[in-house]
Amino acid sequence: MTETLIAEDSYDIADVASRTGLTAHTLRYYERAGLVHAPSRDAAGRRRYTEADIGWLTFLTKLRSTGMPIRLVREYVELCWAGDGNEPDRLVLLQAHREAVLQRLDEAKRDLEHIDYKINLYRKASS
Amino acid sequence: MTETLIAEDSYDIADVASRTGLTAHTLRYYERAGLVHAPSRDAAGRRRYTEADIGWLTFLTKLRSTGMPIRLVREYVELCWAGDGNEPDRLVLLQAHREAVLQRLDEAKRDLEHIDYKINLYRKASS
DNA sequence: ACTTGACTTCGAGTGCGCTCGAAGGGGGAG
DNA sequence: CTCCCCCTTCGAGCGCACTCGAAGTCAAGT
Repeated sequence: MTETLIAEDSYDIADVASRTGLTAHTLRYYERAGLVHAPSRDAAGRRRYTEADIGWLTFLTKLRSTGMPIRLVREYVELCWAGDGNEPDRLVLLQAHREAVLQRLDEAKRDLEHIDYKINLYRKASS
Repeated sequence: MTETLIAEDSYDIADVASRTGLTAHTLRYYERAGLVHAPSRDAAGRRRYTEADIGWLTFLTKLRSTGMPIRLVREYVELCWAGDGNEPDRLVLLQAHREAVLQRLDEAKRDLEHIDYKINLYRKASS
C-alpha cells in the first residue's frame, strides 16, 4: 500500500516546465534569482508548485518576453511580497515598462518599414 | 601652408559615431566582425567613411534594432559583397527576418495586453 | 618644443540570461 | 533487490554584443 500523499493541485518541476515553456533548469534559476517564491517541497525534498505559482510564472514570462530585465522583475516581485500598501509603486513600475515596450514596438515598426522598402526593391528587381 | 587633402564627402570615425548613434568602439567592432566594409584611410592611417558607408551603417542599425543577430547581418552583407546574381537569397533572408519581427511584435502586443490588464487592476484598486 | 587630443591596434573584461554537468539521493516498476 | 529515471545542489561555462583599457602614433595649436 503505497499512498502518495500529494496535494491535489500541486505540480512537479517537469509539469511546470512543460506548462510554462521554461526548462527545469530555468525554473531553479528564477528561484535563485528571486523571481519566484520558493515552492513547498514533498517528503523527498522535491519542489511542488501550486496553481498560483504557475499563474505567477505565466505573468513573469510575459514581463520577460516583453523585455523587462530580471532586475526589474525582481523589484516588482519584492514589492508584491512586501504586502499591501505599495500598489502605487507597482503601478508605476508596470506603467514605466508599458511605455518602454510601446516605444520599442514603435521603433521596430518604423525600422521594419525601411527593411520592407529594401525587400520591395529586390522584388521589383527580380520581376 | 597646410593643405589637408581630404575627400569632400568623407567623415572620420567621430563624425560617423555621432551621425549613427554608435560609438567609435562599436564601429571598429562591426568592422572586425565583418559587418561593414573596411573604410579607406587617410595619410595617417585613420578611417575615412563615405556617405555610402554611413548609408549602410544606417540600414544595419535597423536590422540590429529589429533584433537581427550579428551572424545573420554578416550573412546578408556577404551576399551583397558577393556581387550580382544572389538577390533572391538576400530577399529570402530579409523576408525571413521580416516574418520573425512581425511574430515578435505580435507576441509582444498580446503579452502587453495582460500587463495592461494588471495595470488596470491596480488603477481600480487605488480609485 | 611641448601639449593636447583624437586616432590606431590588440586583447581582455563586462553584463545579461541562461545552460549545463557532475555528483548524489530517492522511489516506483519488475 | 535492482534498475532506471527524475529529482536535488552547486558552481562553472557559454553566447551574444558590446565595452573598455593600455600603449603607441600623429597632427595641429600656442
